[in-house]
Amino acid sequence: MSSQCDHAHDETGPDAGEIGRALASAEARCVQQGERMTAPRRRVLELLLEAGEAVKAYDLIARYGVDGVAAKPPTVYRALEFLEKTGMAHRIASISAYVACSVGDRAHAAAFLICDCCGATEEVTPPEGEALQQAATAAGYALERTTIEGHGRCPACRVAA
Amino acid sequence: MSSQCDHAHDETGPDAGEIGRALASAEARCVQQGERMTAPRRRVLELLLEAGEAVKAYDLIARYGVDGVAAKPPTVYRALEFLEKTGMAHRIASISAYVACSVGDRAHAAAFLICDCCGATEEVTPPEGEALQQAATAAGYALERTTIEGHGRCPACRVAA
DNA sequence: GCCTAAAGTGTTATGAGATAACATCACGCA
DNA sequence: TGCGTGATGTTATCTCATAACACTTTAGGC
Repeated sequence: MSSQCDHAHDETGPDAGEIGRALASAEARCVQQGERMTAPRRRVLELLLEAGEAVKAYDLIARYGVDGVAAKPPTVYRALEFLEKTGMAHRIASISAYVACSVGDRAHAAAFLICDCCGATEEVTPPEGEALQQAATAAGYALERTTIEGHGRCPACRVAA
Repeated sequence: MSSQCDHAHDETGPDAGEIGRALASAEARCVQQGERMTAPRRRVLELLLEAGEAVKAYDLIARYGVDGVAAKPPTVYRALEFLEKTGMAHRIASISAYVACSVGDRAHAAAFLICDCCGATEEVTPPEGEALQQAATAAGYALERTTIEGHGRCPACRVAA
């Protein structure tokens, strides 16, 4: 994610070991659920984990090939759809971007805090969801999925700005 | 909004009188705030009010001309930006659509319930927002704007389905 | 009234995000 | 080993949104 402001940002993502473990555990959960962790799915998840923040679909497409060759859009979009369905990644609608799930669980509702300055994203389990659920019930709606996203500045960028 | 299901939906929007009153009051508030309610802005707001539900930007573009002549995209997007800034309309990120504000106030946070079946949208003033605000504070984030959207089925479609 | 700066609009072009459609391939299972 | 299902590769296209620049309108100082 490119930054919207002028101060410097740390760019330290997770290290290779962490990514490897996350991939392995994702694969294990996949098998448990009777799903297949195929090459494109693994590769897209790997790219999301490497980034450690929200990534645009077309950035994933560009980075997909190890030799700098881009993927075709459907390859990545299909992988993202799978990862989302199985709860390994989430789409952040307000910025049309995707992020690896940080809670390591199967399909679940999520909420996000997004820093408009450095692009950091923080997944928070939605306390929010309950309030929205109540509003839905009051209005007679049967809720199926939610989009809960807060934009602002992360602690680091509040100080730096 | 086209429907995702097979049962019939009521299509009764607000009547002309209501729309006229809403437009007049929007214009009055506009003047109060030192803003200008120009022709394209009024037209786009009118289209949103007529629809009575979330509308895609390109539907607004297509319907813009009274004689069936489409507008140019920037015309409508600029009007939408203005309407959003002044709190007269909202963008619904999860479906890339726009809706007239139903609370008639100036710029404010909003939350939505969206029926995936008939496209109905209900703006709920977010008691919602507070929970997210708390999560943000706990994480050290300074929150500036929120996106809170719940998808499911409205009362009518729950019965009809 | 007249000039000027700022805000708004019209227009062309293009960038960015996402999916439809269809042929081919790989895997699990009988 | 043959079949059906699910996944992938590929081409094309559709939808959503904005950059850039010339022109016009408007409010306010004089």
